[in-house]
Amino acid sequence: MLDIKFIRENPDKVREGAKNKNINVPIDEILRLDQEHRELSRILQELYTQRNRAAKERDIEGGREVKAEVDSSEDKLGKIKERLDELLYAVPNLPALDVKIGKDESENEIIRKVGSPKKFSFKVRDHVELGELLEIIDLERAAKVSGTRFAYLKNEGVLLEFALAQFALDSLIKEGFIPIIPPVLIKTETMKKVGYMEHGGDEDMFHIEKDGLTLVGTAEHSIVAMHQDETFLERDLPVRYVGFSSAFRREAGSYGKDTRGILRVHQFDKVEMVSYTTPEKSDSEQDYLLNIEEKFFQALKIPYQVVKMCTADLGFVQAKKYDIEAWIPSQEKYREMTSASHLTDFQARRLNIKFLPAGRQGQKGLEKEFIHTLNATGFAIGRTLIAILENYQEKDGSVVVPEILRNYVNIDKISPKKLK
RNA sequence: GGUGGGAUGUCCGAGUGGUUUAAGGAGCACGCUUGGAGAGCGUGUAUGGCCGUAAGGUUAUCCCGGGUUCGAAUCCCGGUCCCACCGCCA
Repeated sequence: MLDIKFIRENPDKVREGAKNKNINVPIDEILRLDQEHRELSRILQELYTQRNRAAKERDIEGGREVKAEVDSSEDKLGKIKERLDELLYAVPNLPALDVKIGKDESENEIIRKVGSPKKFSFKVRDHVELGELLEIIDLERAAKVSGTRFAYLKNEGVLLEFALAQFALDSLIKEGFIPIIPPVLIKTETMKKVGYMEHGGDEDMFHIEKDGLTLVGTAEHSIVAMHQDETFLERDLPVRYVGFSSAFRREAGSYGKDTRGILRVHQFDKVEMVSYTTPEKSDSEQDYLLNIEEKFFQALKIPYQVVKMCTADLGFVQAKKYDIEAWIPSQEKYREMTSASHLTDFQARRLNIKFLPAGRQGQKGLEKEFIHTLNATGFAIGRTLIAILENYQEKDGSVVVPEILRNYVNIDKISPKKLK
């Protein structure tokens, strides 16, 4: 969430930033409630002073009188606070200054293209066809058992999946990332703090109401929340994690969109990067994370483009976001593979994650500051599989294994089983 | 799922209704002392809010949320987490 002081002093900036994200924010009500809240707090504090004095002097009569006032003021303040918090939690993070103001995703900026789409001398198959032919993706049986938007991965599909995970993990551990496998179920209350429940966000998640738990949509959710209510020392920053987990999404509101195959499914595995940094270093950290993502696609030798989101395509929590889109031959389009997001101190404020600036440790009057959090996709494995299958396909439907993964899967090529 | 025990400041730990706006100890910081270090002595040592230029004042917070009371770390109710044992279990 945003600092209430910032909102108080810059109501127009907040209104504008939210509007550019196509989110309506009742700024006037927030300011009014904030004002009321502060006045009433002051009065209540005064009453507390009286109460404490009466208690100390054993002035039972006087205390009784104050008590009545205290009770009614507390009730009133409680209601104001509740409403104010609700509204504050619904204020989105503001877009960074260098983010283009746009109406919708069509105004996203393509920053660069790397590699050029391969020309095929035959009619390409899409990943669904290839998956069936190679017997590595089974959608029909998944539909029978779990419903639409689920998949069984089999045979070499499984090997590729683990190869991608292992390749990403190896690379990132070398970079000093701490490997981690997080819980995929987190308290619904925690999910709210992470910032993904507002403005219909809860519709995108699977909730287990009986237990008050929610399935994570990405490892970011459980990894960022890990350091809730903690303070880092500046000298320990940046702290970087690489997580591996399944990710779950309801995909409500995407009916009829990408219904074919495993591009958009309810469950997929993902390698995810999370960084905690100081405010000074968060911008370069985002570039660093994006650079890693690019290196991965370069290593796979798959053509891609980097897209910078305009304000309208930024999520509730993001200040700035880049996507990598890989070339998908069957669609003759670039499709989203990864994203690298900068959340400033927005998440940290909700989760109360701070750092102690260098040189202030152990000093009187030290000031802790909110940390900056960033997250980026290592591999969204399902989608990366699509990109590999389609870009590496041959005329007979077999698929060449990208060189970089061969050490992990121990085969050079996946061939159609029926032709064997 | 059952039974019992527990959660207090940076840490250890005392504290079952009113000089506890939390004893004592350790650690840490600063000062004195010292040739230097240690020991010793002294001072300081949580976070958020509000008032104040500041010094400072005030308030809330003893796991969290309610309640009782003039007054709650302390009593009552609900919850969370930790520990032990029992049951079940990959």
